[in-house]
Formats: sequence, C-alpha cells, structure tokens
Amino acid sequence: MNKNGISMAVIKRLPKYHRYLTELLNNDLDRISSKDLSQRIGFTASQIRQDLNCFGDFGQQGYGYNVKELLNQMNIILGLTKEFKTIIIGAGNIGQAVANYGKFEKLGFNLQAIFDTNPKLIGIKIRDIEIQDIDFLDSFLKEKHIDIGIICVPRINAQKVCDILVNNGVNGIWNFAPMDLVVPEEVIIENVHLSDSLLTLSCLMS
Amino acid sequence: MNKNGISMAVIKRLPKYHRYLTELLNNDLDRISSKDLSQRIGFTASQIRQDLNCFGDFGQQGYGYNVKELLNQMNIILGLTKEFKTIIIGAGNIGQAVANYGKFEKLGFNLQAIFDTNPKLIGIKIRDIEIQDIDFLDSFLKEKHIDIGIICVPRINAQKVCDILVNNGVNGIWNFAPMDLVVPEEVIIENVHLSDSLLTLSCLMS
DNA sequence: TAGATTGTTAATCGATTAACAATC
DNA sequence: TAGATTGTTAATCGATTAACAATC
Repeated sequence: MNKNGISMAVIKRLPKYHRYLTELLNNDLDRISSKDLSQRIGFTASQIRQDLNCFGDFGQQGYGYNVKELLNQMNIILGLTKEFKTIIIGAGNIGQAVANYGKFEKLGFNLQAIFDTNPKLIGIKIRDIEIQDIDFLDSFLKEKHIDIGIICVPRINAQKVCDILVNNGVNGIWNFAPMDLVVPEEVIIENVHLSDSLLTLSCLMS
Repeated sequence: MNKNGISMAVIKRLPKYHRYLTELLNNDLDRISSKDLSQRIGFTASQIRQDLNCFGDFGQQGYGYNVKELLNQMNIILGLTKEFKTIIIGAGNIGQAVANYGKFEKLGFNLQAIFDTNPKLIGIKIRDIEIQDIDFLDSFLKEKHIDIGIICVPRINAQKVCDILVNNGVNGIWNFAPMDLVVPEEVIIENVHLSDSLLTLSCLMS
C-alpha cells in the first residue's frame, strides 16, 4: 500500500496509461474500451478496469472511456496539473542530459538551478541557467522553495547532497546516483539506477 | 516466469544484490548471513535465502554466505563474466551520457560504435569512437556481430532503428526512447523510461 | 430494445513471509 | 558439543484474472 491505499503495482502502471492515452488523443480517438486499450497497452481489460477504478468511475457501461476526459483525470492523478520547482545537482553527463531534456518543462517541471563542484563547469549556462557552485546549494534552498531535487552527483557525494536537500524541505528526490539514499519516510525517492537496468538486460540475455 | 523459470520479481532484485555484495567486499567482509544482509539491503532474510536458492546452494548452515564466492556467483548469474559488444544509436544528450559513462566498460560492455543522423555530430569522437552516419548502421551490423543496441534516438525513429538492429541479429535492446518497441519474443528489451520515472515521482508526491 | 461494456465481487495465481528440521 | 544459520516447506498475503449483474 501507498498513497491513499493505492498499491505500488498500480502506481507504476499509471505513466504507461498516460503515454497511451496521449497517443490516442493525438490520433483523434474519442473513446476507448478496456478491451481495445488492452490490446494496445498489453495489460488485461480486467486489470485496466480495476486500475482505473482505484481513482473513480471514469467509464460508462456500453460505451467505454472518453479519451480526453480520462487523460484529464490521469493528469490530475499524476500531479501534472501543478508545477514542480526542480534543481539539478551534478552537471556531468547525466545532469546535463536531464537539464537539456525539454520534455520535462512541458510536463510542469520547472528547472530553477543547477549546481556542481567542478570549476570548469561553474558559470557555464545550460538552457539559460548558469551552473552554480555547490557551496551555494544550502543558502539557495533557504531562500527558494524547491519541490524536487535531481541528484546526478557521483555515488560518494550523493548522500551528503541528499541530506542538504532534505534538511531544507525538499520532499522529492529523483536519484541517478547508483546507490540507495537514506531519507525520512515522508520524503519520496524515485531511483534511476542505470547500471541496475543494464545488469537486468545482461542477466536476461545470459 | 522467465529465463529458466526464475520470476521477473527475483531477476529485478539481482542487481541490488550485486551492488551490496560489491560494497561488502570493498569493506573487506568475508562472510554475511541472510539476517545481516537483510538489515542492509532491505529485503527480508527469508526472501534473500529464497532468491539465492533459485540459483544454487551458496550458503552454509551456521556460517552464512562467503561474500567473495557469492559475488562471483552473482557475476555469473548476471552475465558479467563475458563481454557484450554494444553500439549506441542516437548521440544526443542521453546517447552521449551513456557513451561517456565509463562504468559500463568495466562491467564488460564494450562500446563498438555510435550512430546519429545529425551532420554536426557525425565525425565527432566520443571516447575515441567516431560518430558515424546512421545510414551505415545496416552495413555495419552485417559486418560485425553486436550483442546489445542502445537506442537513444527520438521516439519517432526508435522502432525503425530497432527493426534494423533486430533484422541483423542484435538480441538485446536497451531502450531510452519513451515508447514500447515491438520485437520478436527472443529479443530482450530493457526500457529506461525517464519520463515514466518522473511521473511516478510526481504521482507519489501529489 | 438489444448489444456493449463497465464496476465489482469471487476465484485464481504468484510472491512473500514464517517456521523449522537439517547441518555446519 | 551448542549455537547459528541455512535450505525448504507450509502459511499468508497481495495482485491478477475471470465472471457477471448493472446499466448505458
């Protein structure tokens, strides 16, 4: 269980619903049945109906689901109707890649600042945002409310950075460092462990 | 079920075992009990014993597990004792970040080539590998056996690139494009859907 | 109305946890 | 030997699938 009693298994499927509903809308489809969606998305029709019913009665018997309405609901469920202020800590390869990924801005994630330790990077601008010295991270956070910290620093520094974020009220962490961070239970962590992902692939191929 | 009857739930935990065992070895620990590992890694002791027993009897009653031996076994299970030849298709932000990530080489993933469509990128070298025109992808694959294709192209081109890879015998795909690729069932796909991950975070925070 | 499809309950399946005999 | 800890079976828990009455 998690978040109003919705299981993690369900939550992990929601972004995929969002992705497919967006595609349906782009293809000008007005409505979709659980059976039809099932064939596209690869979940069973039964599972789709159960998943959606965790959040409300969005469908209509004999008709199915209205694509536009369902996508609107999904936007609300996923928190995409509000803006999140974000910062990136670590402007190496991954940090820069995330900073340059314009799609996130469109979804409502506003990048407010980028920090690094490397003197060669400090002062350089990425998409109009100047990379700052990480020494200013703490004071920056004391002045400005930030929702999500995106940790792209090396493993060795990740917990230290994380502590600074959490101590200054940052409640969401998107962690690209290859380790498990320790945080109070009210703080939400979402990990992107690239090497874990690659090892899963090589395991399945072996 | 999957891969010799090992469930996906188990497989997804294996990289984490690998990560923690590596750390234990770096800390010069000779042995570890399931109970002790449980406290560090966050799985139950029971689950750890069950997971490991999918692959063999690596432990010893009254003693626990030998860290070095268990890590060796984990390396074999994860396919890290052999080399994988890889190529990256798409040398944008993500493609470059992956190309520059030295850790993967150490794990046995040998980057053989990088492809892109952008004339401004073609010819540039990343870690001694010159970015080639994607028009040469097909003929390159016909000459050289590649195990894993790393797809970092925009969504719109991802399936096309994937088809070229699969038609030339590439059996593993590490997919960074935000979509689900269609492949024959013998081909293994591991997705890194960054936007799905970010949406999961924002959902949990909402 | 008749057909289609939902919402929801019950049945099944799979994964996790608990328990304990085996044994180092 | 006595204590510790595994490997493994049984019990529990949770997630998925099937079924169908409700109803658009």
